[in-house]
Amino acid sequence: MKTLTVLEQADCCTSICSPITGEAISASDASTLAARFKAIGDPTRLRLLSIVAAHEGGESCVCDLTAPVGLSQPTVSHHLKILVEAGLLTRTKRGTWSFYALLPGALDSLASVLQTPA
Amino acid sequence: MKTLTVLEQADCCTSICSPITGEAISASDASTLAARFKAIGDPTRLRLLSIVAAHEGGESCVCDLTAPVGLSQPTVSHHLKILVEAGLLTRTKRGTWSFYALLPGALDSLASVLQTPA
DNA sequence: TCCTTGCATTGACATCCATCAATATAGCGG
DNA sequence: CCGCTATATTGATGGATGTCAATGCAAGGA
Repeated sequence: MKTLTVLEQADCCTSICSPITGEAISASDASTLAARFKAIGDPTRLRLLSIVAAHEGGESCVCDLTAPVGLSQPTVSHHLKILVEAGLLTRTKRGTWSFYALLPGALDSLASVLQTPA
Repeated sequence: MKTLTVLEQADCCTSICSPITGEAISASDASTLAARFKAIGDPTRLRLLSIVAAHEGGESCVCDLTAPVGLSQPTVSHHLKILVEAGLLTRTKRGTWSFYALLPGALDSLASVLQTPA
């Protein structure tokens, strides 16, 4: 039996979309959702996400991100990896550079979970 | 100089509302937001939030919450305290019971931060 | 006044996490 | 082939976190 990763769940559109306030969610849904909220539950990762999204062309390489957040390159790479594994960022290698960009719809999917039905 | 708590920021409507994808957010805004996402970045707390919201009357006491999440009463009280301090739940004491309810608008405020402008 | 009930707090413990220095890897230019 | 650059990985470490047992505390009933 194959175990789906968070990323695969994200782009096969089987992610949870209905608001958590409508009906009590299951334990497994809670784990899936909590993992994503945990990824953005860190100031550095939230800033990285914001900087990448606001950057020209919607993508940034690691060397553009270390200075704004004021952390070492390994630490920034570590946070970016977490965001990719959470299904929020994509990584594209071009030459020696790694470009990170928002995974379209990922944040909106999380937003819809938090919105109250009415 | 008075330091605002997360709860006060929440109901005085000075909380961050503009999407993080529009412009790169500041370090302090990132800390404020990350603290709230961190609060819902735990499966148990996400379930508690959902159960409280879905419960009849929109509120629940601790004794109604321990069984559904399958954890000890001190642990549940601990998580509820974190959710209150994050400005997501309110606590009302009536007799020996403590009733927890969603703080209106709190989750929607977080949702608006994640939504892409267009 | 005593006992019971519901909840909060404390203390302890195992685990997880953010961070950095050091090192490894991979691509490119000379 | 040799360095240089950009990034990823490893190992270590201090601090944060989730959990429970034990205890404290307040309200209500006998």
